[in-house]
Order: sequence, then structure tokens, then C-alpha cells
Amino acid sequence: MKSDNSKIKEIFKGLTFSEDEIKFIESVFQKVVVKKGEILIQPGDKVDSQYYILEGCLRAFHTDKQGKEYTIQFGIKDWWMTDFTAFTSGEKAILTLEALEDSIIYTINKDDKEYLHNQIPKIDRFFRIKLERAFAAFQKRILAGISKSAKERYHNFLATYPDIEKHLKNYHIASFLGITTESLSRIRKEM
Amino acid sequence: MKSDNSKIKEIFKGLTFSEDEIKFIESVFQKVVVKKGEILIQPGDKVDSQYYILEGCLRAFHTDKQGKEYTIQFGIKDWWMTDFTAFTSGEKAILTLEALEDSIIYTINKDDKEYLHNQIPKIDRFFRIKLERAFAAFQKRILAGISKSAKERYHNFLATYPDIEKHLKNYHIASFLGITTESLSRIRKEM
DNA sequence: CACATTTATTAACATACATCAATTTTTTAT
DNA sequence: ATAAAAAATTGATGTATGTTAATAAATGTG
Repeated sequence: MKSDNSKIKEIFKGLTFSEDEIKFIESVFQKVVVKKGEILIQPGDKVDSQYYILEGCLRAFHTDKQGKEYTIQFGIKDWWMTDFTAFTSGEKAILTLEALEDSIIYTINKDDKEYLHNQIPKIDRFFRIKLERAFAAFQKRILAGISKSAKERYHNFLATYPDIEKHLKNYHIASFLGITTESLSRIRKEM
Repeated sequence: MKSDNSKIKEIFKGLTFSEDEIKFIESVFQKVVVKKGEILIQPGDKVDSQYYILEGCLRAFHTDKQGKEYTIQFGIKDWWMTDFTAFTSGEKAILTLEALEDSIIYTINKDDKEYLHNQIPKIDRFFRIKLERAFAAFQKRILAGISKSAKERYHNFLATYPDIEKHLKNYHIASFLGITTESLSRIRKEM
């Protein structure tokens, strides 16, 4: 990765590194520019990388046997994404990771990440805190899923992701909420 | 906390510590014995502690205005629990943390945990890895919630938590699955 | 053991959301 | 600008799950 325009400080905002550390970190990240519609992970893939979104928007979704899609997560600037189960366990991916917009991504592979964690322990802390927040957010989403109606979940979604919403088709949102596009359409009509 | 029967090695299985570190870690944990039905966190509480289950079974649930309960998580031996949103953000608890069985818990408060992380960086790594697994599990649960029928989710649950199931009332399970006890009852009849 | 309380089941009916099919609107490509 | 493709809407109907209410079974307690 070129260092003339380092994004490391942006990725690890809040941490400070020595010059050497920055060089090292740069060496393990790879910049990837993807176009809208491009696929970063496909079901069945061995998932070896984690993806940092510098710019753009990604979507992680599962496709069932009937071809229906279920969106697990949207990601925008400053989010990390991957098929987490596959990445951590070594199982094959069951998710698709897709670019919803032209995006700039930094990837790091599993071994390098491991190595990075070993070399620079404060990176552990950085990810621990990121994960704590993500975990809390997922907890809220699970609660909404078991306690709220589709309409409530939709309004909830709009309030929580006002920025993401613009990038999305209705069927993206419906598949995130766990309803059909038809139902979403009816909910929208009522507003 | 008494050190004659230290559980530190059990809590942080996989890590090795110096004698001094063990003494230090012991000093920040507190052993709490709770009876079935006791409440560890109530809605509205300031959540200052995280709970490690050495023995027993806990449940974290939300109660809505109509008094309906929604179970976010069950925890057994070797799980960490708390109202994560409240614990990390400082907001008031919206969850109840309840003992479903007589349980032995080790608690650590927020400041001490912070201090512990600062003193012993490998603890960061330990929790990062725990969180990665928990995150992956929650991802699966969200997917199940938006893609599977109640019956499928129930069978899923039985397969995933064969050990927990014995401790639970049907209404605990129903509130975890996001269905009524009546629906669960009908699903069970079909089996 | 017997009674009281909690929990689970069952049935009749209601409703939110899904499905299927047709049509309209919006977006994309030439 | 126009045609083609993709996405969104609408209507008719079906179904899984909720609601209410009554009963049965299990559990706890003196």
C-alpha cells in the first residue's frame, strides 16, 4: 500500500503509532477499489479477510435455497465488515458481501491481522472496544426483532441509519427488517 | 476475594499469569452467590459491573410497557453477562438480569476492568476473542430471526443450547424466540 | 399429603404479514 | 429521447402467529 497518503490514522482513530508502526501497519493493509455491484465475498468462499470501509457502502446478506435474501448488516464509512462466522471459525462463507456503491476498502488478511495484534497490543484494545459497541448494537437489533412490529422496526431503522437509507433500494431495507418489499411498500404508504 | 481457591485460571482459561498478576486480578473480582430468582440488574439501574458465571444460569430480558418480557440472552457456566449497552455507554439499564438457578458469579466493576485492561494488555486480547465469538453467534441469531419460522427457530434453539434447555420454563424459551407460550406449546405438540 | 400457585395446554377467533399476480413508476442503457 | 429492465406499488387471498379465555398439569409450600 502506498504511504504517500496514509489512511492508517483514520482507520485507527484514537491510537497513536510510531513511524515504524505506521509503516508496518501500512504493509499489511491492501487498498481495494470496488464498483457498485461488485462482490467481495461469495457463499462458499474461504473468508480470509476483514474489510474496512474508507468510503462507500457495503451489504452483507444471506441467500436461502429459494433465492430469498436476508440482509444482516449494512456498512458505511469507518465500519469493518466480513462474514464473521466464516472469518473467525474457518468455515465456508454463508454470506455475500456486496458493494452498494463505488467504494474504497482496505483489507487485511487473517494471518496479518493476527500478526498485527501480536506486534501491537493496543490494536487488541481498539478492536475490543469496537466489538463492544457492535455487540451492543446487535443486542438492540435482536430485541427489536422479537419485540417490535414491522412498522416499528422500519421507523427505528430510519432513525438509526438516516445516512445509509439514501443508498438503499426498498428491497435492501425489507430484507434487513425481515419483511417483504410488498409489506414495506404498504408501511410506507401509511406515512 | 479469597485466594485459597482461586478461579482466575478458570475465568481466563488459556492465559497464563504471574503470581503478582493473579493476586491483582483476584483483588478486582468479587464473588457473589445468588439464589434462584434473585435479580442482579434492574431496569433503570446504573450498570457498573460485568458478571462472570462460574456456576448456574442467568437470563437477560427486557420488559415492555405492557409487561411482556423479551429474553435477549441466557448465560451458563463460563459466560459473561451484563446489560451491555448500559455498561458501555453509561445509560440506564433497560434489561433485567435474573438468576434462573442458584448461581456463583464473579463480578468486576467498570473502573477495575478498565484498570485491569491497562495493567495486563493480554486481557484485551482475551475479551476481543470472546467478543468475536459472541458477535458471530448474534449474527446467526439475527439471521434466524429474519429468515426462519418459529418452529425452525425453536428446533435451532434446542440444537444450539441443549444444556440450557433443562433450566428453562417454556415462557423463557418463547420470550427468547419472540413468540407466545401458546405458539410454543403448539409447536411442541407437533413434535 | 393436600392445597395454592404457577405453568402449560387447548380451542375459537383475530390480525399482521406473506404470497401471487398484475400494473405503474423509476432507473439504466442505447 | 426512447426502449428495456429493474423496482415499487396495489389488490386479492392465504397463513403463521397473536389474543383471549378456559382448563389441565406441574410445582411449591405449610
